[in-house]
Amino acid sequence: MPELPEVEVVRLGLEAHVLGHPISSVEVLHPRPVRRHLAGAADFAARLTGRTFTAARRRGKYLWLALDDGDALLGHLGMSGQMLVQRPGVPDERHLRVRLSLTPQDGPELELRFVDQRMFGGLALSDGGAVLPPEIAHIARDPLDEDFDDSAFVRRVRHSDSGIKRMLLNQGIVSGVGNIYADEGLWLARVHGERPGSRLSRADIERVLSGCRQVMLEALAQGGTSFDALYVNVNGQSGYFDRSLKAYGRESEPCPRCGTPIRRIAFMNRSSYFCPVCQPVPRVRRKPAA
DNA sequence: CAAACTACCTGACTGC
DNA sequence: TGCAGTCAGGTAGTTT
Repeated sequence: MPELPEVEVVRLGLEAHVLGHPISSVEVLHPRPVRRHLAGAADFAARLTGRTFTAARRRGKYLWLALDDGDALLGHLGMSGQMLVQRPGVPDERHLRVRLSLTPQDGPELELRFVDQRMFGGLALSDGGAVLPPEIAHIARDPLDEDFDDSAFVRRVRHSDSGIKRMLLNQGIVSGVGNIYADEGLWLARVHGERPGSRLSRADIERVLSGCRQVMLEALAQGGTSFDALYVNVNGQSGYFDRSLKAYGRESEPCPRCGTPIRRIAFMNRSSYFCPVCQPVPRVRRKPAA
C-alpha cells in the first residue's frame, strides 16, 4: 500500500530514468485509470505524444511529471499502483493499464508502464500543472516537506474535536500519511488515535508529528536502495512492511515496548492497531446533561 | 460547514 | 471442489 515513502521512491526512480526523453507513443489499455482525464483516453494519449518530461515532483501521495510546456502528467498509485520502467519487449504485466513509450536521443527505447491491479489509482493530464497541479490544490504539504508548518498543524489539531488519527488521514490537514504510518506514528508517540485533538497537549501533537516523520524516513531509507538498475524499483512497495512495523498488523502480538498484546479495533471501515497500555484509550466523553 | 458515510475496485483468504 | 462472503484502504462525492 503506497504511502508517502513508497511514492517518494517511485518519484526518485522516475527522476532518474524518464526525464528528457520524448514520448513517442501512448497506449491506454484500460479506461478506468485515466477516468480523471475528462476528455477521454484518446485525448490523453494524443496530448502526451511528442512531449518530454522535465521534472518529477510529489506532494503527499500524489506525484506528477512536469512536461516541457507547463502541463503535467499527474498520477496517484491508489492502493496497488506501480510505475515501472521497462525495455520494450518485456512481457506485459498482468495488470498493465497504460504504456508510454519513450525514445531517448541516444540509447535504447524505454517504456514507462502504469500497472494497477485494483485501479484505485490513475493518471491524468493536468493543464498548467507543472509546478503544482490545480487538481491537488486542496492537498496539504506533507511532514517531510521543508515548508510544512508544524505550529499551524498543532493549532489546527487543537482547535478540533476530531480524533487525531482521523486528522492524520485527512490529506487536507497533512498529506502522505496513510493507515499504516498513522498507526506507527501514534504508537511511537504513545498517543491513542481516538483522542480528540482538542484534548491533546502541544507536546503530544509534536510527538505524533515526529513519530510519523521517523517511521516514514525509516521506510524511505529501506525502500530507496537501488533504482539505477533498469527494471526499476519504481513499484510502490518498500521492504519496510514485513520487517519494521511495531503495531500495524500485529494484533495479539506483544508490544515491542511493554509486551502487552497489540489490539485491533475497527475504524473508518478499516483497522487500527495500538498498544492498550502505551496508548491508553481515551475515556468516553459523556454528552453534556440536557 | 464540518463531519461522517459510501462507492469504487480486484484478489487473497476463510468458512461451509 | 466450489462458491459466497469478508477484508484490504485512498479518494471523491454524497449525505447528515
